[in-house]
Amino acid sequence: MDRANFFKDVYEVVRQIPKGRATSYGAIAQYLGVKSGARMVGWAMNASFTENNYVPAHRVVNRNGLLTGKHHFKNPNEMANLLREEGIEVEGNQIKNFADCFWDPSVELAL
DNA sequence: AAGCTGACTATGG
DNA sequence: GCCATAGCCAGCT
Repeated sequence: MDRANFFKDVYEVVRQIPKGRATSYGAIAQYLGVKSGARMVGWAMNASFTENNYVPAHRVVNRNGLLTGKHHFKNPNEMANLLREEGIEVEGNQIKNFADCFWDPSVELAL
């Protein structure tokens, strides 16, 4: 596939994450069909900052529900803050009820 | 052009 | 249970 399309697809998926939910890089990568493209998803998020379209990257965390990407935000606290406002309980840099608010595109979007 | 890096994940010790 | 290693793909220097 076109890598540009891959990035675009990642953005679309992330934007479709419902409020109060969160997903993992691996889940998105798997949904896109990329076996181990989790890193690319994260990289796409980094590129999303350059995109004109806003992407709720704060809803994307690693497989452990850890807010690994918070450090890349303008304000690292903003990521946890946004998640907390959406009803997601955040313990330090990790989502407490991650399993409860986990949103799997492969299931929810059910392509 | 070639090599490094990176917001990951899984496996092994 | 925590630290180290490997596999992965695309962008950036």
